[in-house]
Amino acid sequence: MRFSLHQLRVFAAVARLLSYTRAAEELHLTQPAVFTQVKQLEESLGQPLLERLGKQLFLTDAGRETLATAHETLNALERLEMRLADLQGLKRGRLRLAIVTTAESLIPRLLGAFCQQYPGIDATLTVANRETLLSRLADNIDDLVVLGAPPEHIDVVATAFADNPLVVVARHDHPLANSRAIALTRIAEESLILREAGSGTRLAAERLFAEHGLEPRVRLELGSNEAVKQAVAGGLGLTLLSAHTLALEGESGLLRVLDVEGLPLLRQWYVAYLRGKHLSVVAEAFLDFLLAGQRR
Amino acid sequence: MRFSLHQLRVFAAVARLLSYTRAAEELHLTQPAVFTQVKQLEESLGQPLLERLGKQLFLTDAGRETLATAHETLNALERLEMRLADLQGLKRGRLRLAIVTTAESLIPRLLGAFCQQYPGIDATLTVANRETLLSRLADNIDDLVVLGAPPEHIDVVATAFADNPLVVVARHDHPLANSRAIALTRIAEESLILREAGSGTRLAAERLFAEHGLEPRVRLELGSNEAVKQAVAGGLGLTLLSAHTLALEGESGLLRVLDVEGLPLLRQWYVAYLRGKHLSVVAEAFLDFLLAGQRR
DNA sequence: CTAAAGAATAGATAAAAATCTATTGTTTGT
DNA sequence: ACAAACAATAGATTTTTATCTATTCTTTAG
Repeated sequence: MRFSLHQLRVFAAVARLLSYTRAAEELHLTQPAVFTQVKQLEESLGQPLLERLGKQLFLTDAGRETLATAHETLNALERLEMRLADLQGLKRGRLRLAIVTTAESLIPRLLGAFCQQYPGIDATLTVANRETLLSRLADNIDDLVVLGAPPEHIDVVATAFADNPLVVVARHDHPLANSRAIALTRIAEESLILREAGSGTRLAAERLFAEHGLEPRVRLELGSNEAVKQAVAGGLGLTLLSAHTLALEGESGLLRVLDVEGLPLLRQWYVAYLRGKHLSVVAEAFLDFLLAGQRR
Repeated sequence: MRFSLHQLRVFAAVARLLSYTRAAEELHLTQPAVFTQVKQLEESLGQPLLERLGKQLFLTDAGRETLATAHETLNALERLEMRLADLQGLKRGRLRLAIVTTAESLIPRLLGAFCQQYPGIDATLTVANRETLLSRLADNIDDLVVLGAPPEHIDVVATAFADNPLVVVARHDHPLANSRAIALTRIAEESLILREAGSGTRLAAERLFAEHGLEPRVRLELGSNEAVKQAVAGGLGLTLLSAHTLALEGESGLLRVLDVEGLPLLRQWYVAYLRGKHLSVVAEAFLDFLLAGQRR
């Protein structure tokens, strides 16, 4: 396959106009230039593509086959260029997003709004715990990662983009439900229900207690936020979790946010990516979208 | 679209191996050579196709799109080369054949045998009268043309390849049906039914009579051989036609070949093409097939 | 922290490709 | 028979391209 795209293009023009001279005009070349290109293509392919009988040019069988393939090929490449342009212009593209479980109540709504704004863009959302996410981050599997605290052992660019208040939650009929300004010490005495080790919420909770020299009793360790809420609703104890997680429950539900001293703990949501990674236009746009939301 | 097929090929190798160095080995090039090719492709396309994070190479979205198109394109061109090779090897191809109406009873059988021998080859058979055929010949519409006498005003290569005996036919109960050695003069006195002017049979008949100084009465002038036979069968007169035309009727039918002095007139079938035309491999093969048949 | 491996860049050079002008062939219509 | 129109060839020239060697940069594994 010793021929060039240029030769295919020139040949296509000649085949369409059935004239070297007219093709030359169209391509802003001289007639010999066009002739040579076609000739070389013929030599590469090992057989004539055009034949002249008298003044008239005709395509040979091989010429017809070649013309068809030339069109196919040139069109495919043109379509590629359009797709790439679209990719850059946010008209098309894919966003691979990975988030910690806790962010499940915050991100999907934002992502929905984003996709509505850019209808050509498909999104893949992976939900996992912090540990899994960090290893995905290191493996460059996702465009962007959302978590409750910046990674520590990976070199990333992490930007806070939303508040992530951490609150203590109890069932509505819990003895502390109507107390005011509860001391953290008091909470540490209660049965606590928390996410598994390796989760961001667990990390944050442990850090909070440690800062006050406390070591709470973790009665239950559960693998999902929903499970934790169910356990609290079942009266098994208190929990510390992201206020966003309660969004759907509202005032009316079984659960109550306790008024604990020093809470809500003002944490932030972070969006992160590997330092040096070249963000796709789509990822860039979603990042901007998140940061713009911060100002709302 | 300023990039080359070579760049696509190199890029495909790099994308597959996810390594410039290994791609370079595979392509028997140096690593910088490979690197520059991909770099230039990226520049042509206006965005990076590969990104490096640490030691690992990754395809970008644009890279994935480009790789898909590169495969599509390179495969299409490879298939083209195979098709062209087949074309030359008689494994595939098209034969455009045009024949005079009179040859309708001879050629299709030959063409059938030919197509059976070369199963990949499709044939188009056009049946027309001599006049139409000559203009098609001049316009280079068909690969080969079969007629009862070589064209006179067109520069062609015409080769005889089969006998084409011309006979006088009457209905079985015609007064002359059982006569022997009938004089041509006698025939000229009968009502004659002939094909239209411009047809080969008509031309041959007129020439035959003219050679003997005769001017026969053409009572009926019909547009097809079938019509002529029907008219003869209807008892409307005699006709002069190619013996092949009677092949299907045989001895059992209504029609009889008269024993006329100097007949059957030994004419020939000719296959012709424009001088200088480059015959396709298929046409060449069919020509050989016809000429080989002559010796059987 | 160092060595190894691979990627990226620079600069030089050799090869090839594309194009041009000029000219010659060939066919057709007048 | 001639002119016009187009195709085909020749030869020269210019530009582009592909490639190489040498080197530097970057990351990772030990």
